[in-house]
Amino acid sequence: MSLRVALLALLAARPMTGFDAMRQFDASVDYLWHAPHTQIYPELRKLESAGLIEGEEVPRGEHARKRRYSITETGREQLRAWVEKVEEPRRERDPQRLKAAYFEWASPEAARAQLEAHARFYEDALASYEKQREDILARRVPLLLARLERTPPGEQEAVVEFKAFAYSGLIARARAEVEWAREGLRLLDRLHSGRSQEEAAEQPGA
Amino acid sequence: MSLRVALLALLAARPMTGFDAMRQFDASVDYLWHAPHTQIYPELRKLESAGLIEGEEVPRGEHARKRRYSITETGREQLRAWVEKVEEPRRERDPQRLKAAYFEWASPEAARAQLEAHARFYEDALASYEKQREDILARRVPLLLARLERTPPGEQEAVVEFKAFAYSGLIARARAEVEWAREGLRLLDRLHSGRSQEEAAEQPGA
DNA sequence: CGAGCCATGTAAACAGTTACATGATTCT
DNA sequence: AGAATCATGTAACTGTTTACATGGCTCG
Repeated sequence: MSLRVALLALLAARPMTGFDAMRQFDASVDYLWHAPHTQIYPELRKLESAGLIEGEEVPRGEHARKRRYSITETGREQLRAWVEKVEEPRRERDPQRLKAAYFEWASPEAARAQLEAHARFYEDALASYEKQREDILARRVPLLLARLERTPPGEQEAVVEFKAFAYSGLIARARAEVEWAREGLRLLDRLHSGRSQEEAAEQPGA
Repeated sequence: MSLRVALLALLAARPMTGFDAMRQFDASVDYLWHAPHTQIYPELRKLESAGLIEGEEVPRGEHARKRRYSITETGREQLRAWVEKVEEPRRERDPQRLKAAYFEWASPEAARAQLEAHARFYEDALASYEKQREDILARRVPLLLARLERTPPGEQEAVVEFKAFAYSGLIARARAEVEWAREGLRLLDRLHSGRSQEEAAEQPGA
């Protein structure tokens, strides 16, 4: 369901091909949603046959074509309807926390490596999010500019602020993740040094 | 893949039926993973035919039976292998942030209601997580006690600490979510009062 | 002319949700 | 006797991942 609206939202900013949408999802830019091309192309065809978007063949070089899609008025209505509808957040599955809860089955090295990977991943993500948020606020993001061109001046600030707000959420989350991983590394140090002390106590003088 | 290990991890604490596993997932207790019974029962049968768990028919009243599963040594090895293997965190899909990024398509009331639902949800979750974490540290959780009975004394502290650590992560996340929703509500106030001021400026004296 | 990018596809498998269904047991 | 709980299932559908595949365009 959300892939549908993620695509509609992209196309509300500007017309684009499936490939463009894929890059928006893939590239450093769009952390709100992502999908592989094998999911995007069929979904765009479905959206077109449902009348939410319109496709147009565009020539590319001599022999090739590509299909550029634009959102229709029906599509915009659907997008509005989706945003307007309040959805209860749902319990999520959390593989990271699940694994951490069972670290006693792992070697200390594996647990450490896992937490280091966790910290690294979210440190990188954090840097991207912060950069993206600044670029949004400075109106330096091409897709955002395209969107603003289709927005009455009085509403432009809100458009920018909402996007920045979404990234604030990602940033807060990433910070919490990094903190959590570091807390875990300290815990491993503590448990490990505790073990060493016990072993030392059993063999005093060794 | 993770449902598999979530079930193995539960059965490593104590033997149980599919129904018991369902309650662990459903009840206020287990926020690390969840699944409906329609997913649990077939998965248990698969795990059994793969030799990772063993089922045993247990009578229930006069005419009924239930099937209680226990983890096998092979199952424990698989569990160890899963925990031991370092997995890169993956980009997640984030429907809440996605919607927030497009709040300009919503009425202020809908945006507000969405954020209030968000705050409420994570406030409740936060309270559950904090309670659960305390119960874990106080060794007041039945499933944890069952697990500790099967654990050598020297490793019991680590078992408890890792579980509490997992809940720390959930707590940090929930706090960040509540903060984010409140930041959003302040933003709506700000944008809305800004709009009202503009309107007032256009019709001075009205 | 070859490498890297642009552009789009099929198909199988896996994971998760939702609707429908059944029947015994226990408690009031 | 009826309600709540225990216990387990099938089936259709939706969403996501992964593997396999093809071919033109652009630049050096």
